[in-house]
Amino acid sequence: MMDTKFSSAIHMLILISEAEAPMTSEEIAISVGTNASYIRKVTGMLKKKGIIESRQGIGGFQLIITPEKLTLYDIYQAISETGQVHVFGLHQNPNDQCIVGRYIRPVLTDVFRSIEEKAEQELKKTTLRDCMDRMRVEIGRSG
Amino acid sequence: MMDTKFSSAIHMLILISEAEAPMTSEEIAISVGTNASYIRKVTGMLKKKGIIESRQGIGGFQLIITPEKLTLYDIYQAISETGQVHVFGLHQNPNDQCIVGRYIRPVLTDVFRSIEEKAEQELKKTTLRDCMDRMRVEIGRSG
DNA sequence: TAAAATGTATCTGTATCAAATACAAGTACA
DNA sequence: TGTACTTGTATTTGATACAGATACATTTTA
Repeated sequence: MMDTKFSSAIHMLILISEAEAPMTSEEIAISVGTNASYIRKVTGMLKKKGIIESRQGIGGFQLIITPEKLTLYDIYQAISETGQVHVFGLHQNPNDQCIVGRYIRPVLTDVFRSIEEKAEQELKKTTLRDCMDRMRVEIGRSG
Repeated sequence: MMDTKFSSAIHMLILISEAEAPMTSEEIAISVGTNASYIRKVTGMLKKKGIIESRQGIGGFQLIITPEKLTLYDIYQAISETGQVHVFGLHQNPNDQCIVGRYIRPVLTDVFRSIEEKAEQELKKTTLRDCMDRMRVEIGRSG
């Protein structure tokens, strides 16, 4: 199963940002198409990174960072374990007795990282506002 | 479990490219640190894309494309299902009744795709020869 | 004919993810 | 005060993906 927390997080943040009245985790869950527990798991991560705030017993979540300053990289860091975009897995047991086996991991670590950094740079360039603007365009298209 | 076929494939191709005598899937497996069946599963994919060739009953695999012309993108396309770098999963059941739920998927599909394309561009720029060269540098450093 | 190799299919163990459930803790309001 | 509602958090379950393992047909060479 592919991790969809990032996608869900962006969805939630747009909701939180645009909703007129505060939305509960249950209401957010209905829009995202999942359950309230999952929503709270993700809001917990976003809260830990200082992206949103909330309080026990009180319904609703508030954005702390404005959509213009909140980048997709910030969001990605919040919901991922290492904070780094990690696309290409390394095989775990190359044989040290073989010259290729001995050096393949450091080589691929570097090669992969430099590629993944390009993706990170793009995430840093894209803000939540950009996503919201694109959505308006999409809505405009469809009527 | 993270997919490591890409990493393994590069390892195998360097071996195939640099070995003096033809290597069997069993010998390759020892260097990669896995089993011969897995190697043959990956070589099967590389063969389908015209990157290497082999024949039943005969030991060994040959590169068809020179390392200078073989890009990591070619290799990635061979071992991945869709041929596209796919990093960010989309959540599956956003609610159409909600305006955000209705438009989030096309928006994120576009946003994610443009980011993933940057990674693909980098893969296209990097050749197997580049990896082999980096390995030589690494070997030089260590003695 | 026998040995060795690739090609291919299948099953198993393990890890990861979301769904589901449950419950403690905090708040608002009658 | 107490009841209903909410967030926070932990745990279990089911589904899916991946590599490991095994088996065997097919092909080639000696």
